[in-house]
Amino acid sequence: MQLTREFYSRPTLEVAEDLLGKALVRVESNGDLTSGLIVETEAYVGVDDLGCHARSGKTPRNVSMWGPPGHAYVYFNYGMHWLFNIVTERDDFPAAVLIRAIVPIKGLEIIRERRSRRGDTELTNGPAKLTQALGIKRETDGVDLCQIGSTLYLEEGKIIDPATITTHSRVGLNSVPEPWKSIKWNFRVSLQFAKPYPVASEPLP
DNA sequence: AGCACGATTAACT
DNA sequence: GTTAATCGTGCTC
Repeated sequence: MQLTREFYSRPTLEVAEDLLGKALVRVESNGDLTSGLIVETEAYVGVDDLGCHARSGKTPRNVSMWGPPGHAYVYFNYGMHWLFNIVTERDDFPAAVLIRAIVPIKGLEIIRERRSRRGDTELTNGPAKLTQALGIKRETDGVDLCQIGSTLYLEEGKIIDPATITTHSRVGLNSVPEPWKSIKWNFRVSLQFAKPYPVASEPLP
């Protein structure tokens, strides 16, 4: 069943943790269906969070993050990568959850093709890898994830044992001042659960 | 108008 | 472990 607006209309840290184990589903106009189980998320909360894009106020790029919850915030980074976020909290408050890693569920052959037939552990274990795998790009920015028939939405996946969840510093905020640089707003399902795929930035031994 | 850099990835030593 | 790729964005002049 498709997750509703109420799920996203909560404090961002709660949503980020609860998104673990949910299924991200992508339906494209040509009939391609791909999906994956979320295993790593990251919270970005408000203008005071100096790691969050909203620190610069409302701009053309981050305007989706200021909109109502349950919508996509997709942005372009490093000149070549698309990153997918889910807007949380309430209208006019900028906050979102970055999806950093999934485990493929459906459309594995499509995913393998889009990922240039890389090894199965390298398919969707990174924020830009999973958007490439699911065909999430510019046109997905602002999409309503709660709308019936949406090309992008979430649904129930697997029940996650809270004991298997770990928290970490957010990835890639090297020049961000403390405490934002080290605050543990990154959430992961333990490696054991994610087998045979590793979570981002932490390859299997 | 110009510029430094980024919520990354892949290839290479 | 190090680094090139590649360009939109936000900031400074």
